[in-house]
This record gives sequence, C-alpha cells and structure tokens, in this order.
Amino acid sequence: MFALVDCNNFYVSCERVFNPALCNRPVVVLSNNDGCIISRSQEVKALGIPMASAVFKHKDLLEQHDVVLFSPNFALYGDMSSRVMNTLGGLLPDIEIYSIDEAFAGLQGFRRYDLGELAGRVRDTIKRNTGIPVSVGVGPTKTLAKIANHLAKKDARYHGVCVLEHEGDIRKALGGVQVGDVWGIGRGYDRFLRSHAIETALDLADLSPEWVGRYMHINGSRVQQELNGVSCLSLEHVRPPRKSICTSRSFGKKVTKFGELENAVGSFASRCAARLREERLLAGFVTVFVYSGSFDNPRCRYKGGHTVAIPVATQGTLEIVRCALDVLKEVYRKGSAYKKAGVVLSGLFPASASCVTPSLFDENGIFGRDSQALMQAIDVVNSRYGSGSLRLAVAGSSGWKQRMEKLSPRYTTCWEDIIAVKA
DNA sequence: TCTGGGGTCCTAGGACCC
DNA sequence: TCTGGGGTCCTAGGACCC
Repeated sequence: MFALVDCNNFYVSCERVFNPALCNRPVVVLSNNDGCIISRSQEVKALGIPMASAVFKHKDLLEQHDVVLFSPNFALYGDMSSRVMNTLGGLLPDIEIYSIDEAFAGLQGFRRYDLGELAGRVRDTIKRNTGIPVSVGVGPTKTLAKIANHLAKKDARYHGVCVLEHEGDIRKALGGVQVGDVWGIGRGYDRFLRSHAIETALDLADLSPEWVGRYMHINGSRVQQELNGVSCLSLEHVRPPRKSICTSRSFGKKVTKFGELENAVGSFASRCAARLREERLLAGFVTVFVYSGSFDNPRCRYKGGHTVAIPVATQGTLEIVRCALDVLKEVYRKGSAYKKAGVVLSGLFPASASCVTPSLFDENGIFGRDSQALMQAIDVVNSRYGSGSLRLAVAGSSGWKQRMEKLSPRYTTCWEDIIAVKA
C-alpha cells in the first residue's frame, strides 16, 4: 500500500501559520509578477475562482470579498516544506518527496497497522509540529493513493484521511471521480476521453487495454493499470539526476532596449550558474529564449530561442554569462517588445565525475577562464548578504524588474524577519 | 494596464550511417 | 518488370506534473 500526504492550499497555509488572523479570511497567493492566482484558500475556491487564472479577471470579486493577496514567498514555502517532510520522514521512513507540498510513502512495514488510524496520526502530528494542515490518501497503487487523497480533500466527512483498500470501495470511489481529475490525465486526454463518452475514472479503468494502448500510449496504459490496482509506478527514493536548470521571468513592463534585455539574461544566467555550483554540476549547453507579449496582437508576436555548446563544460558564472549574451545577440530582434526571457542550462553531469573532456589547449578545468576562488567568494558573499549582493555589472535589475508588491516577511530564513513575541 | 515558473517523458519524422 | 534491411541520433511538438 502507498500513502500520499499532500498539504492543503500549501502556500496559503504557510502564510497563515505566521499570521493566524488570516485563518478565517479568504486568501490567495499570486504568481511572480503578481499576475496569476497560484494558491487559494477554501473560501476563495468556494467563490468559484479557478486555479492559475489571471488576477485582473477577478478584480471585482476579490475586492468585494475583501480577499487578502500575497506575492509568492518561496523562501518561506521551501523552508516550511522541509519542516513538513522532516516530520513525515520521522513517522513513515519510506518516503519519496514528490513536490514542494506532497510526498508518497511506502506502507510495506505497516501491514499489521490500522491504516486509517496511522494516516490520522500522520495528519495530526504534521499539523502540531509545523502548523500546516495535510490530507492523507491511502491505496494499493500511487494513482489510487492520489484518488484517495483527492476524496479526503474534497469531502469533509473524511476528516482529511481516506483509505481505499478493498475492491468494492475502490470501484465505488472511481465511479465518483471525474476522469480529468485522475493523476496523469491532463487537459488533452480529458477532452479526448469525454469525446468518447468516458466520463469517470471507473469508465477509464473498464476500457479495453488495447484501445487505451493505441490512443493513449504507454503512459495512458500505466494510468489504467494503476486504477485497476496493478502497481506500475514504484517509490523513487533517490531523485534521478537533473537534466536541466532553467531561470526565466516575465517582466514587470515590456522591454524593448537591448541593454535591458542583456541585464535580464545576464542575471538569469548568473542565477543558473549559482544553482549549478550548489548542486555540484557542470553544464555543456546554454539556451536563451525571448518572448514578446503573447496576449497582444498575434501578428506582432515573436518567439526566439537558440542553444550553443560551451567549449568545455563549466560551472563558472563568467563563462556561462558570456555564452548566454552571445546567444542573446542572435535571437534579439530589434523592434519587438519583450515580455519574457529565460536561460536554460543542459548537458549536465556531476562535477566530481572523471568524465570531463578537458580542452586540448587550455588547462583551466571546470571553471573555464573563471577562477574557482572568485566563484567561491561570490557564493559566500551572496549566501551571507542575500543573493544578488555581489553580481556582474551586466546582471543588473533595471527596466525588467518584476512586480512583487505584497511580499510577506521571510519569517523562518532571515534574521531581520523573525517574529517578536511579546508576553 | 494586468495573464507564472519550473520540470519530465514520449512520439513521429527526418537525416544520416553501413 | 525489378529498387534492402538494419540501425542511431536529433528535433519539434505534444502530453503530463506541481
């Protein structure tokens, strides 16, 4: 059996932990640039405001109900996530951290336990230790554990815990779940299945496997088997090695000047290089992409991107920024108004590996022409004084800066922001 | 006025090899 | 009249996840 532990309204719940006055008020957390709604409290869901929709579309409704808005505070959410995962790991040792707010757990060691009681204990302990409310779903496959979790969240009668163990219960539950709510069925397959009158998870489970294989390929077949209790997806204890690192942002206003775009791409490339060193990796390729506004006149839309190989795989900021700016010159088109840009590093492998192919002509190793001491100094200064404290002149923040108007304090990761409690 | 940011995997088709 | 059989690699696009 598998359990899926998923935090309720995670980003909103993090804000509420340090500001309990928000607990019975409608709250949302916005995306970068304060553009979209990416986390909603129960009260906001009840207003019918959908996930990931644009704020300006709901302006009146948000004002009318006095909804509290937050800019995203990922420093806080990341730290709260590790608190939740640490507590969970202490209760259920066999876990896979699946995303910032959810984890699977293998329950092989708990065969003789009452799984409902165990799940309830997990829920109560995480709430007590971290302040974050979670829901727990239990089932014989990961996909069924997801379904159980979905039910535990949706139906208050479950009190946040749902165990699907026996076939009759499972089929009954599947009959009440929309096919588009099944893990692995996204917008595309939802539309396709509904056009064939397949409405519920049970309808999908009962289809002929040949038909599913033909039209939904290998992943669709796995989803179907998992719904029927055949486990195809095992617990992944170690994260598979990362294949790419991406930093991209939408701009606070449209950017037309090459110099401003250069500042943005320079800082994205610097951020990517810093993450590369954090994870002790080397990169072999740099991609730069730029978009002009996609919601305006579609005729003026421009999307440019290009990838180059770095001569010798590196983790040095100077080398990577230099490559990225060269690529930017190729993809920049004068006259376009840019709304978004990004840098992607790929061809990654561990810096410790002996598989680096060095340059025939240059003995500088994995930092390219950059000095290792310089990179270390930059990383140390930025970790002590905040990222961006020490940066390249080209990695400026003029012009393209994002809106972040409703940011909460970094309660758990910054000394100045720690809450003072008065008796 | 205003529309997120980060990932992974699979498939089809084309180019190329012998 | 008749035109092989076996591969690999790369890319674009589409699907999905949070």
